Amino acid sequence: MKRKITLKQIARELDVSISTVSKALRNSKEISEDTREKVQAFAKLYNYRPNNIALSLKNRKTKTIGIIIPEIVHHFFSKVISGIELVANKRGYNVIVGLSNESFDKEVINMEMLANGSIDGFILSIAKQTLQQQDYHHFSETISQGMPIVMFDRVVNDIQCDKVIVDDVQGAKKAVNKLVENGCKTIAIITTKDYVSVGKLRTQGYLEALDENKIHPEASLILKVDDKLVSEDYLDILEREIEQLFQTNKKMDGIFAVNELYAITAMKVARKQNKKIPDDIQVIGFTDGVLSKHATPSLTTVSQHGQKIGEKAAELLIHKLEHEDEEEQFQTVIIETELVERESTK
Amino acid sequence: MKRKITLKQIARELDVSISTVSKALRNSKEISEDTREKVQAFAKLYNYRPNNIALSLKNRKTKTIGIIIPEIVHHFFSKVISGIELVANKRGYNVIVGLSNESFDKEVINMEMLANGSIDGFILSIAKQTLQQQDYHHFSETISQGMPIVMFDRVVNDIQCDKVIVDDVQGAKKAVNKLVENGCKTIAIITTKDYVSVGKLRTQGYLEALDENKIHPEASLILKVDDKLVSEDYLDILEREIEQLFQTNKKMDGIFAVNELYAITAMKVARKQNKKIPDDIQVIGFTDGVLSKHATPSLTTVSQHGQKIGEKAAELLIHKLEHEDEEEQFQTVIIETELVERESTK
DNA sequence: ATTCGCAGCGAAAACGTTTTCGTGTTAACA
DNA sequence: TGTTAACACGAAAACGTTTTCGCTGCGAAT
Repeated sequence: MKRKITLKQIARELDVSISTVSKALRNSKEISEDTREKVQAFAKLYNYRPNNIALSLKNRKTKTIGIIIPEIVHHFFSKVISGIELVANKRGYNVIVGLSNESFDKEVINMEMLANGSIDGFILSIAKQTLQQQDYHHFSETISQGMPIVMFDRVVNDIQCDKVIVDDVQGAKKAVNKLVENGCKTIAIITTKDYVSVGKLRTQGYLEALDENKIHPEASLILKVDDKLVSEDYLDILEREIEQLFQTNKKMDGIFAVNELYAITAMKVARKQNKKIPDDIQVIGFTDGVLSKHATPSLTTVSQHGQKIGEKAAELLIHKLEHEDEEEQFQTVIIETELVERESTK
Repeated sequence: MKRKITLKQIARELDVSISTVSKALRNSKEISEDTREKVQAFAKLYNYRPNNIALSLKNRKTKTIGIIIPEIVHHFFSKVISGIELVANKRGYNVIVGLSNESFDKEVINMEMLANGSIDGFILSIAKQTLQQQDYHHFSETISQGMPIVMFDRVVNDIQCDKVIVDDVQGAKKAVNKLVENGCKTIAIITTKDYVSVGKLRTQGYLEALDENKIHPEASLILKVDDKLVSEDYLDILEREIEQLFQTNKKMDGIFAVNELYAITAMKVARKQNKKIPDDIQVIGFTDGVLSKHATPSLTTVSQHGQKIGEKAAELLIHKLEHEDEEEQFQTVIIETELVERESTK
């Protein structure tokens, strides 16, 4: 079990100084060709690689990006990571992941763990609990210490930083418009309580689309699910609420759900009630995950392009890291949504 | 944009030496109560946190675990990460993720990037391409340099290290036995080509279970899908091969699929052929993902407990890291599978 | 013979810690 | 008064790099 070899050891073996070895390996013209070859051969033989930690300390750069997300077992977030990792690696960066589990405390702790030198900057999506408490001091402190942050998806206006978001309003409008085009007259929305910004925005898009199509919105067609309950019987409760929705709205012929799970569950309920999809009722979801693609019938969704979001976020962060001299100015990039049509719509 | 404060700056401000500051913050008895309080107050005021990189360099430990997996957009792998992260964080470790994308080269590069000081040890699952080429030099080199590795799920016998696996053979037997119990007479398997170890093992379990139940295996009932094709029309091809399976085996009344996707697709094909699930034909999958839970009918599967695998792997690695003195000996932990019964079986 | 320039190399500082080993001051003791 | 012990603190090394600067020796130019 030989430890990794260092410059010092090479220097000792070859009876030259550490500086000479370092320069020889970097092909400095200061070193004679003789010595250079000798050193390089020796280094190659012992498979020398510069120690990253020492480099990080010296350069005060770690070439590592910290990601904080609410959970990783989630198609959208893992897509985003995948995108971040892609461009990060291409530009010589590593990626270190922290999970907040939607908890404020874990978000803070995780950020503190990473902020002390381990990384050069953050890419993050805010935990639900943080959004509720509206306590963002950990973000502003991090930024004021000179560590850039890029937020994606779940962002907040109070913090000055780069952001990558999806046009939720527009995406929702695309979905509802599609339903209208396809002849739906009574369109429901299954959404979340308002403190989740994306739920709120998608609801807004739904209302705007109805308005533009001169359809009068009805309270009974708007189902706001409390997504705080993550218990075992969450699914049951969800299903029952949706059944209720069907009961009170017999003429309902279109459903827009703000996520995959709600949409899938709606289809399940529809089937139970012997409604044919898409003939009797059409369904559109949001977020293009595995469920949408493999459900039967497969689900028409508004795709958010998670991978692209990750790529863009990484680009923004790396740009900021490598152009610190430029004057601070923050941008908010909007990734276009796309309506992916499948079998759940006509 | 004030940079993070260091010991040196505190020392200068308070007109004491760096060592004094360091000791004062660690509550050394060497330092007078007066000075201690003064230093601690100042440090608190400026929110001092020791620089992780400097600590890593000094201690030659990073308190960071490197994970290399084939892909992250995959329920099983993200579950595993989630498990690793859970116990790692609890024990003060961070987690840094590299993706191999099933490619040998990316696996090697990623490991090299991390092995030069960035991490203390690896937890990994081997890329398909690596398994095919059977080139494992990067693993043995890493290990011989004193960096411990824990492999999970896709492991290989040639390498001496801790391993966490699922009892694939046993899991497959559970599934097939269940089908037999439920009255199935003609049971097919949809599996992968043999170089994927898990596919091979699950096939073996299938055969063993048949044998134990005195059922004669038939070649036409064994469908080996080539999972190298990851193209757009992958799903189409898969579907057609499964249709073929149905055609040639009219009496087939049970299907065991080695993953979720194959199982879901089998159910889709069954529905097309107007076979009722589970009345005409029963289906069991492997890996407990989102698809299984939310499919209609929901899918009976052999759950692998990805989270537990991750937790166990992290425990093994951290133990090895913190007990380097103990004599080397490697264990292979087997995580029990569990048959989760849902609607696709009687 | 003196100066100059240059090639080739080494010493040392710096990044931010922790820790070992002094060192000076004061109080207590014989 | 001289010795010792306790106390409070600082200097320096070490982790592994990179880089600046200085030094040495030698051939060429004056």
